[in-house]
Amino acid sequence: MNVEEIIKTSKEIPLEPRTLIHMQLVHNKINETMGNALKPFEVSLQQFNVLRILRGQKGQPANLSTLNERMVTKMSNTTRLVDKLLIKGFVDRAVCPSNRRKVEIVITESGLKALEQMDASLEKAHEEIYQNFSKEDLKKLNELLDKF
Amino acid sequence: MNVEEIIKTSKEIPLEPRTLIHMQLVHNKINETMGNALKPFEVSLQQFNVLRILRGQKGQPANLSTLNERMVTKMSNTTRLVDKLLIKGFVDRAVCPSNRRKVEIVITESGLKALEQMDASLEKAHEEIYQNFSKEDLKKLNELLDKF
DNA sequence: CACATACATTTGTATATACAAATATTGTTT
DNA sequence: AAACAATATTTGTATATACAAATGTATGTG
Repeated sequence: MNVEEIIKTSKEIPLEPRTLIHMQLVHNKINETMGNALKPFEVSLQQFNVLRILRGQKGQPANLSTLNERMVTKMSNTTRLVDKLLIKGFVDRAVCPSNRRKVEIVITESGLKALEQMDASLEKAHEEIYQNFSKEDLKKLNELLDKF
Repeated sequence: MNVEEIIKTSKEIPLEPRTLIHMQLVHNKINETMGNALKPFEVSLQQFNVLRILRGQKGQPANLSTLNERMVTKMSNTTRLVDKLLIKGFVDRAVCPSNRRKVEIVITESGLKALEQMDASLEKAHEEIYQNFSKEDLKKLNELLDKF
């Protein structure tokens, strides 16, 4: 990826702003690749993330605040996000009997099956995204990202 | 930044998906910091980006497709983005006399002045964002990002 | 037990963005 | 010149997201 080429500029950009632009460009690219991988299933990255969290619960229901807490990108509106998964039949929602303020959200069988297919599709996306990376590169990148 | 802590998970995540999550988390953080730096001026990051491009034109007008080409995050709707800068008085817009399909957009004096202040604010944001980074770290990070 | 407070979610509303279709202008072909 | 295609922008519309207010439920205090 060549930053200057992508944003069609000839002049040299100082390292600090250049890194931010670079991060943004990479983010755009990753988002597009992942979005495309999920397109066949008609779920957004956020929805996919919620499904993954629910699978991690191993049958235990999660409520909205737990979901929000564990989401990679925190949302102000997890209710409507779950609504969409409900419509697709990927999750079930019920009022928590012990505390009726809460809702219990679980992933359905259909959701688990769809998620498996998504995983396969995402695996391919990974290959595409990381084609130029060695294991060492990835480790080093993670170390550097930790500094943020 | 500790990925596992932020998304409140105890289990180990494989390096490939972990890096993507890491990138997303860093992106969120950068966005928030930059957004806050720009908040006093009531411009979005995208709008700021357009102002910067226009300043780079050194008085020469830019049309919408040029702007879109040079934007870090390509938008489907640059018209409405420019609308908002117009309302704030940061840019002027006129029909191109030589080709009336095009519009000529230039940054105003007021826009340039505001942009200077934004630069100062962004400079502080950089300090905040990069506090744990050495020059070497930044160079290495840019090298790794190039692999995407 | 009435009251205030805290909690968890939902709803309303404004703004942002994506995508496609519409409009206007220019260039090209016959 | 009329017809058609290409270009540049604008508009309509659907969807996404952010933020604040509203709703319903639970808990603690006098």
